[in-house]
Amino acid sequence: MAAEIDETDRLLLRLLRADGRRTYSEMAPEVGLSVAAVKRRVDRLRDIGIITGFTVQVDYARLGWGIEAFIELSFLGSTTVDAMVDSASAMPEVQAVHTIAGDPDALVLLRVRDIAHLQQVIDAFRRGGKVTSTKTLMVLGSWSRDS
Amino acid sequence: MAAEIDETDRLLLRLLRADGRRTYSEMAPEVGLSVAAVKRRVDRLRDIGIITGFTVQVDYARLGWGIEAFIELSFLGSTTVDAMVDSASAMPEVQAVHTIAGDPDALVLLRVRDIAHLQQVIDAFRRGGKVTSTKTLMVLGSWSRDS
DNA sequence: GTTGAAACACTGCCTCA
DNA sequence: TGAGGCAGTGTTTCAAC
Repeated sequence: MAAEIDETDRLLLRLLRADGRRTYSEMAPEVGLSVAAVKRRVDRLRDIGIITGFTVQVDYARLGWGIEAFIELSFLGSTTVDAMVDSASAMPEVQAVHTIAGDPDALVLLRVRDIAHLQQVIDAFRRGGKVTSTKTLMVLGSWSRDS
Repeated sequence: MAAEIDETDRLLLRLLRADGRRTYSEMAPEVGLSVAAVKRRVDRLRDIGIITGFTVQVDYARLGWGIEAFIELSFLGSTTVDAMVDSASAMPEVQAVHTIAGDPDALVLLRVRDIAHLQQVIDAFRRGGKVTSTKTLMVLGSWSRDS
């Protein structure tokens, strides 16, 4: 688990972050190594758990999920962290759940079709019984490193 | 721009979300098409802007960036949305900036090495002059759809 | 780092509705 | 006309050494 990472590894991660489908032969000249050496480094980054996977980036607004919102949730004092994540992640509109130290207890990222849909998801949380308060933060726009 | 998406496209997106490096030959039997047809569909999803890119998923904790935190920022009334994003995204610790309708004005995702580093980033925001208040939400754990 | 074999990506052409 | 299948070529991956 002693993750020993050098500058070449960091450069490879940066290249893959910008384009996860970049080929080894494309990256090799950029880092000054042979194709096989690049593959071995990327394989190693996967093996030691620094690279956890690859994924596609999707413009959900074009798929009809036009609204993004964060919801701050507070739970009953008896609720465990696992129970918070379980109840939130069960809804298909929930994209991510972050448990928080302090107040609120969790920050949930939602993607919904429209305002009525948003209302419906918030109601579902409140009806769950364990949530004691919600605060909705509607996202106007997002910037993300790389992407 | 009339993004007409059918069930096969949705399935391909789901497969690529779980593994963005999945090969066309691997996906072809799963959707019941030929390899070339799958490639043409994925190319089309990129062309019409539904697929915006591919990226690698990294475990930043193993890279020494052990702490994740959200910061809610309120800005002076005269600050434009672009100025908020510009000032936040200039810091390397900032991973994402979401501008918000209402209060606060922005929600910023940070990754820092330790608490001292977090303190330092928060101070940088406050010293910027345009931020009128901050609230820090320290992340204990995160769940993300797929990933 | 180099090499060779197998898998894969890509393109043009043909078919079908 | 638009989408899919097939087949040939070039590239990439992968596991030797």
